[in-house]
Amino acid sequence: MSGIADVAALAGVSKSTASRALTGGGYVSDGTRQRVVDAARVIGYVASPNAASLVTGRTKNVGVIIPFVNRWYFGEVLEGIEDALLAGDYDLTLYNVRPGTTSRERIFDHFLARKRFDGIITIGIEPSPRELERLVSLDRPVVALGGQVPGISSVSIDDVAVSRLATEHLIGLGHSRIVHVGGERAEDASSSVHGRRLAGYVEAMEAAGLGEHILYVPSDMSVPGGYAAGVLVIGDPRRRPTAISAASDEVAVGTIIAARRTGLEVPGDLSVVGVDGHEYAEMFSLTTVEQSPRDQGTAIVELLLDALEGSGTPVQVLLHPTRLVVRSSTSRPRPDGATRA
Amino acid sequence: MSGIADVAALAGVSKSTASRALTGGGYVSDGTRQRVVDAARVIGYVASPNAASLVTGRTKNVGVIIPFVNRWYFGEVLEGIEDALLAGDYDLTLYNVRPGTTSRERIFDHFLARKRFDGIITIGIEPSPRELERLVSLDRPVVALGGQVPGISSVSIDDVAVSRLATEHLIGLGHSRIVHVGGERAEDASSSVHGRRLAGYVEAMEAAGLGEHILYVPSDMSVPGGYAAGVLVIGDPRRRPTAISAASDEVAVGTIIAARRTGLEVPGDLSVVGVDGHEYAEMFSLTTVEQSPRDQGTAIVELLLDALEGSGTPVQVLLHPTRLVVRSSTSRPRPDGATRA
DNA sequence: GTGAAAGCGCTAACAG
DNA sequence: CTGTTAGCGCTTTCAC
Repeated sequence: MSGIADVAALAGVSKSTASRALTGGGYVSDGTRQRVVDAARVIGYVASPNAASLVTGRTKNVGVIIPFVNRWYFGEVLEGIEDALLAGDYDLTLYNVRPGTTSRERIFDHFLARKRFDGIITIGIEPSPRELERLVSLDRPVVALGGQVPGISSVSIDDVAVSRLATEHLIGLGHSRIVHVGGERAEDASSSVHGRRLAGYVEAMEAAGLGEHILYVPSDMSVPGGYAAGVLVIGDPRRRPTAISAASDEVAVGTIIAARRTGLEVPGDLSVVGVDGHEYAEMFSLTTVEQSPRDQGTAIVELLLDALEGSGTPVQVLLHPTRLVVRSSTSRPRPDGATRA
Repeated sequence: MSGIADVAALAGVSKSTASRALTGGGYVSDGTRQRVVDAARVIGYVASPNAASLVTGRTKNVGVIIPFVNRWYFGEVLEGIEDALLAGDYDLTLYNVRPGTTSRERIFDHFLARKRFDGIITIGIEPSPRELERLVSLDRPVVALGGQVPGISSVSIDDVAVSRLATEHLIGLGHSRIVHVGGERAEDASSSVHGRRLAGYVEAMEAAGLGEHILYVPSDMSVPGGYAAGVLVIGDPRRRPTAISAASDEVAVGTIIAARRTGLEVPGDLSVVGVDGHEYAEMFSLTTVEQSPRDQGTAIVELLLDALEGSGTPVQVLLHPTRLVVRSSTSRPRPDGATRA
């Protein structure tokens, strides 16, 4: 329960000098500073951030708005962000706006309005106009990871390019009957990850003159989702492809599990490529486009801290690098063109 | 930027009356209260929690100390906790003390000392004596989920019983060559989840007179971990079992993937049972002991809010219910007693 | 039932 | 370089 007054008393200086010595504000002689710092350490003093922020207006805290915690990409990003924030001496307040929950509205209207943070990081959030207005009204820097918003700095990957690359890899191996698993109706194309990755697949197919083979099956961005879609795709022999371009690694893994369970060989009967760089990718020898979410977490924090502490930086839109990692879940299609099972 | 003074002015009362009307403190006439509440809504007033906590000492914020975000059990628990806290009008500050990170010490020594919270929830943390001392010195209620600490209220499952139950299920089917995947050396028995689940397996084996068959293979509590261990167990024909009792569903899933990849049938050649109630369990038809982590999150929040708001409750140690869910990943051992592959 | 005044723990002017 | 003074936005005695 020791306050700065105790530190000051022990060091034999005034509260303000103690404050300056500890926060590094104005001029303090080296000797005095040392005595104050020592005194603080002796009684284990840690400033109350509440009191401090009341006067400075800064909280040393960042709000993170995230739709899921328990999906690989999001969990990974969150851990990356937490690490980077700790390094910058910031606390992290979590706002979990799981879709389909009534709490989303409450978070935007009530919890965010408390302004417990110096800035906000949104992850994979496509805010509605009303939500965007709320965000802006907070009068704090906002940065976005994945899903850019006009006027807001962001880090994201080129979802279209990533999926195009994945599909091109399969085309390059000689596949033509390639199904995309994960897409949604094309109208949403640019507004969702699903849609953009579908668009990349379509682009690659059309560019290769395979437009007639375009086919996509919707799926949740999860292993069970990919499994269900995989069962569908594989179950129908008439449209069973020789390759699958999945919207994410989780989806890809799900389809591989479904395929192997059906007795198909992966690769051989079926080649699968995913997107993400998921921790399961290696176990499944999954060919994938890595996007290193943890690094993205670090990058987005950097952007926010820049806005918070740096000299007025303009809006930045960063494209995070990705790379195709080829593993043995993809191969040339079988010469006879027929599946084994 | 509107403060309570603006609300008071608009309602035609003093700041103190406005405060009472909004926080429900002392006596306010119904008419006045209504006018104040209306005024607050009109200008979109939300009290600054910083200023409020400076005087009340309460922050309406809870700290959550968690080792992982991106493991299924932990992610699920975290989402459950977040939901429950929001319902109670609390914010959640995340402290991610990933093992093997240098930040763990920093969190205990520095970040927690800021006391930005009214209470703390630890998840699967076995605090060292020094850490425990830190925790206690915060002078705030602490509750623990999984891994009880003397003097601290907790919610947990009976890890020993759970694993015993899983193993007994296999024994009941007629298996005797049952390997446990996930355990650690027995000396740690009671101090870690790994150890306790190993102990449950051992208990069941010994009780059934199968002591000579006791065998365990260490593994990370993850799918890749279970996969690696599975490869090991299956690869050695001499000690290849007819059944596996896994320390968790992630481990179980990993071993199933390894087994199927090797050409073994699950069930048939191999029966596998896990623990957790993982979202993949259904996809793999995995027999498992469900422990519903999300509900545990709700339960632990309830315990903390009790300590925070309720009438001085004594230390409570709650055992969360679990149940065996039998699915078709387990069956009687093959009559001939030999594996197919 | 309501208002005036004090003060939570800290930092930021402003003198000296 | 250091101490004194004021005040961040709110809740809470304490009079009225």
